[in-house]
Order: sequence, then C-alpha cells, then structure tokens
Amino acid sequence: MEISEKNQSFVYHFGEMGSKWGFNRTVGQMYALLVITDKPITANDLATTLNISRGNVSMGIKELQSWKLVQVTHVPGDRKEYYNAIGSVMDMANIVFEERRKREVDPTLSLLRNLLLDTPETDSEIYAQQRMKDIHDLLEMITNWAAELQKLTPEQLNTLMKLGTGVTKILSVKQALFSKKQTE
Amino acid sequence: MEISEKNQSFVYHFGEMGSKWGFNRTVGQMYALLVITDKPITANDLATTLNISRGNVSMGIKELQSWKLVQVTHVPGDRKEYYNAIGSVMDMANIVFEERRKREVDPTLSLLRNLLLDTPETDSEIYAQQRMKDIHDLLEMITNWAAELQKLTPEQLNTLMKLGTGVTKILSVKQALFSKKQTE
DNA sequence: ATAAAGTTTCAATAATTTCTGAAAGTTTAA
DNA sequence: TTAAACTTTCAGAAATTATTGAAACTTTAT
Repeated sequence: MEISEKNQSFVYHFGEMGSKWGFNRTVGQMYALLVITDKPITANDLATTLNISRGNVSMGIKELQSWKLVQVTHVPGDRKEYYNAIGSVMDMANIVFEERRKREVDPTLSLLRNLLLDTPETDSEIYAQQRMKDIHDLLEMITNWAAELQKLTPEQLNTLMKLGTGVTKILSVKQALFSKKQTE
Repeated sequence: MEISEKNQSFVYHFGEMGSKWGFNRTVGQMYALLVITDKPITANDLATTLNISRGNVSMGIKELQSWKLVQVTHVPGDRKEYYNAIGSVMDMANIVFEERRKREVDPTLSLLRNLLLDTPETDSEIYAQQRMKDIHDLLEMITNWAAELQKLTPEQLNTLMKLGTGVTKILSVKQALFSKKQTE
C-alpha cells in the first residue's frame, strides 16, 4: 500500500506521540494510518506499509480493539480481515478520555477513598490526609464534570465551547437567575 | 525519616501511576512524599526514605523543578537544600495540565497546521486531510477551552463544576436571552 | 588556600517495554 | 479429511528507559 509523504509524516508523528497518549509507537502508527485512510486495511497491508512484523500488527489490533477504536470488516469473497477506525473524531476523543480515566484516575480515586476511611492520629497524619482529601475531591470533581460533558449533544457541546470567555457570562446569568429566584 | 503505612501506600501508588501521568516511578514517589509532608525534606532524606540513590533524587528534583512542582528552601544555619511541593492541589492540577498540553498536544497541533497548509490533490489526500482537519479543530477547541477554564477564579470554577447537567439549562437560558436581544 | 559538606553528572548496568518471527491455532472450501 | 489461507501467541532479541554510584563539581567556613 502506497503512502504519501504528508501522510507518512502524520503517521510517524502519531507514532511518537502515541506513547505519550497511552499506547506504543506501532499502535499509534497503525491507528493514524487507519484514521486517515478511507478504505479498510488488511493486517498484512498494515505490516508492509508500516514496516513492522505481522505479529506486532496482530497485537496492536487487539489493543486498539480493547480501546474500541478499531473495527473488523469483511469483504465478500475475501477471507482476510479488514480493519478501520470507528466513528467521528469526537467519538475517538470521548473514547480516549474515558479509557484514560479508567486507567489513570479511577485506581487513584479508589485508593484515596480507602485511605480516607481511617481517622488520622498524629499531626503529620492529619496533614497527609488533608492533602489526600484535596486530591480526592479534585479528581472526583473532574471525573463528574467530564461525565456531564459527555452527556451533552455535540451541538450543546459546541455552543458551550464556542462561548470562550463567555463562560464567565454564563456564570453571571446563573447568578442573576439565582438571585431572581431568591427575591420572587 | 519515618513514614506511616498509609503514607507508604499512597507514595507507592503515586509511583506506579506516575508513569501514566508523565514522569517515572521514583519521580512520582518523590513528589507524593513531598506533597503529603508538611515540612520541607532534604535530598538525602528522600533517598533514604524511598530507598533510591542520591543521584536519582538529584535528577528527579531537577525534573520536578522543570515542571515547576517543587521548590528549594533553606534552613538558617544549614547548608543542605530542602525541597517542598509548591501551591495548592488546584495549582498542581493546573501546572500538570499545562505541562502536558505543551508536551502532548502542542507538537501535534503545530504539525497539523503545517500539513493543512498544502492543498490536497487526489481523493485519498482529500480524505486524509479532512481527518487531519477534524483532529486539528478538536485539539484547538480543547486547548482554547482549557485556557478559558484556567482563567476562572477557583470560586467561578467551583460554581461551574457544581452546575453539572445544569449547564444545559443555563445554555438554554442563554439561548433565550440571546434571541430576546435579537428581537428587541 | 583548603577541607568539609554538600550537589550534579554521567558511564555502566539493570529493568522494562516493544518487536520479531516461527510455531500453533482457526476457519473455510473442496 | 485435508490443505490452503489466514490469524494469534509467545519466547527470545532488540530497543528504550530508569537507576546506581563513583567522580567531578560547587559552595561555604576557617
């Protein structure tokens, strides 16, 4: 499978960034290639195009499937499996956020919840527990809010994002509503 | 320096998670210990408490300083350097977000901006560029929005977060206000 | 000046993660 | 059934990343 120079650099960049985003170089490259290619691609094609072993592709696909980022399709009369990236870019972002939350935040939240059950004794224990509570509360707030955002329709989300500095205005609207209710 | 069992498990957990959050195990442990400890700690104390080499501590501190997460302080009459975690948990979160944006998002945005300058020729180039544009636009939106959020005061942020699904209601109010303005 | 008390650097080593490729496994068609 | 066409697995090799510890460096006090 031929690949243009521009696509090449996109794919390689995703390979490099991939590791920062939670998967390894070749998984990043595979995903990038699947995203920018219209048609589904066979495992062999991925291997030869990216110059990686067939076994590596197999494992990478498994990983991408566990992230629910890639799908298998079949071409009638062809026994090979074809792969393609699932959904819109927004869908991808949601999946990546959620997956990373599960891997990076949830375990910490659960540990912190446990540690916070005990009553601290000494001064230093009190201090430590307070810091843990701060972290716990912040992580919980972020988690909850992310869940809220994911519930919004793309249009609502778009409106919200486009508000920009308008966020402050929303808040004042909220204030206004609130104080109106108070007085009526 | 003695460390309680609970603190121990917090510190080790941060070590494990550290790598998911962008720094290595020992840097994660060092930071965790600094966060939950009231008093500043010497490099030697970090090394012995965490059972890691003095050299490793030196490099870790350097890393944490580059993240602007720790600070050196001095104790009068003592030549050793003491280290402590900077700021509130909210400050930390802001710093980590910003630092990760710089490392994980900015390079991609800049590459995508470049790739989008060229005009695509073939059908497959058009498709590929459209996907790149989708990703670019999303990353830019997220980046801008994150910057907006960082501008809010802790109180405003808190109000916004607590709104939860209420955001949708506020949005519709905003819509109403907006169309009212349109007609008046 | 110099030595004591500290910190940093970095080459060598250890630990971890990724990748390969051959062998084992699966599915389909005849 | 059997064999062809494909996929998966996994032990070992390669690549990468983290860690040590001894030597070099810096600062301060005398």
